[in-house]
Amino acid sequence: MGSQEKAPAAAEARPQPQDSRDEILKAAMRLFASRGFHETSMSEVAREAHVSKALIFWHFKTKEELFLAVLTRLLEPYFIDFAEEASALDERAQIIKLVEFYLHFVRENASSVRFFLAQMLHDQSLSEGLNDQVLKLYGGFRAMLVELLGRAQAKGLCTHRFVPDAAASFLLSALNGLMIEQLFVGNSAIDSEGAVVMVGQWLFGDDQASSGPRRD
Amino acid sequence: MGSQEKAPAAAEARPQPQDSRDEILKAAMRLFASRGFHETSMSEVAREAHVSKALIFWHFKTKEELFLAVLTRLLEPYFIDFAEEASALDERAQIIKLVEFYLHFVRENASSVRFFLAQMLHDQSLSEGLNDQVLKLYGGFRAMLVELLGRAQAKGLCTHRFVPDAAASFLLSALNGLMIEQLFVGNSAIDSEGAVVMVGQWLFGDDQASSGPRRD
DNA sequence: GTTACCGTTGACCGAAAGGTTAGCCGGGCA
DNA sequence: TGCCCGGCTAACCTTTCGGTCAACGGTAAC
Repeated sequence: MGSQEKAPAAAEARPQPQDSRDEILKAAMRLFASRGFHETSMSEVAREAHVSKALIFWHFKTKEELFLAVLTRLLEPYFIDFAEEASALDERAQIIKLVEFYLHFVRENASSVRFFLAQMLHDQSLSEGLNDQVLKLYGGFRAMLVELLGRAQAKGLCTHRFVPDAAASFLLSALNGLMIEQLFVGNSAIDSEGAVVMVGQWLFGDDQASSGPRRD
Repeated sequence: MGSQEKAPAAAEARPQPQDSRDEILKAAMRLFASRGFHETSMSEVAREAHVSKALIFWHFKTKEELFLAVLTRLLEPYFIDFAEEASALDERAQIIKLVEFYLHFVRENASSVRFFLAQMLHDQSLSEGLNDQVLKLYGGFRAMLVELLGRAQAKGLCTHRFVPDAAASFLLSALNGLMIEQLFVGNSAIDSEGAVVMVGQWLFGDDQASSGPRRD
């Protein structure tokens, strides 16, 4: 490379201790997420991070510890609060927005979603903490849905009489199904828009084959 | 139990060549399905099958070959033809039955479904053939659903106007979502029955919160 | 009895895994 | 100046991995 490391140390020349740790974490994120835990060796992580293998064991006691650190790091973008974004809308719009939000998020974070799903399905022994955290997120999302559905039904916005709890579960399941379809076959016959239409039909009795803010 | 193995060799005493091969396959099925490919060593398979490691390599050239054999073996129960079971019913009943069938099958074969899902999510390089086969099964199921929905709509059984293709995708996604919910948290707030009710509401406009097997 | 083959095995191999250790280097501080 | 200590590394250790190999016992054909 052109840039010489022996250039006079100005401000950013001296490597911070944090620096190498972060580099390792980032490399491990890439490798673990794309290949998985058991298929990724510490030597690979070291090579990818341009660091000696021993340094990894200096920062993290074991391979598991590194993996756990990667998990929590990858999970960070999942903690967003939705409430503030949609408090002004009515129940129906909020539900629709929640659905759109879910599908959008999954699409944006497809690779890490895939990783988490595979990890939780595969060896739950390694990722018990992950399981708990994901279930907590999931529960929060679900609770919002239950409350929204309850209010919407109380206001008479829904066409059918149902138990909000069951309806929320079913809706959530549908979303999860769309998610895994998205993970396997990119864009299938049904896209986010179509899904929203279907939900509208089911919950509110919309009968347009194409409803919503159509711009064309 | 009472039966002695040292009984005089009559007919089944001498071990067939097929015998050991099968024992290996069954052991490998258990181990691969519960621990995964990379986390299962050939020595473990050998121990579990009460056989020397070398014998495994005599039956199967490589570990991958054994794995592939396990995959196709595990996939066998998935090839069932549904058509004959439900040809006499009308579209609505057939759709409901299809849904029930899907959910029942997933419940019965939860462990292998979990395994296949994890495998396909994890390293698709190892299981390209699996991917193709599963997608083929999935496509067949989907085609049946599309046709049924089309006919049901043509007969005016459905409350909403929709594209059969999109509706089938959505329904299938909902089923898949129920499947993964089942895989993660056993029995959730929504069971197969509840799901069937929801599908009835959505497609046919049933308005009972708890509709049993209603025939009228 | 000899031969030939099939199923089977223990011993072995090089490679790679996770992890350890002794020690290098350079800046802060007495 | 000299010592210490945090960041960092090359080399090494042990274990286990997928895979090979020479050889053994038993049965069937000759």
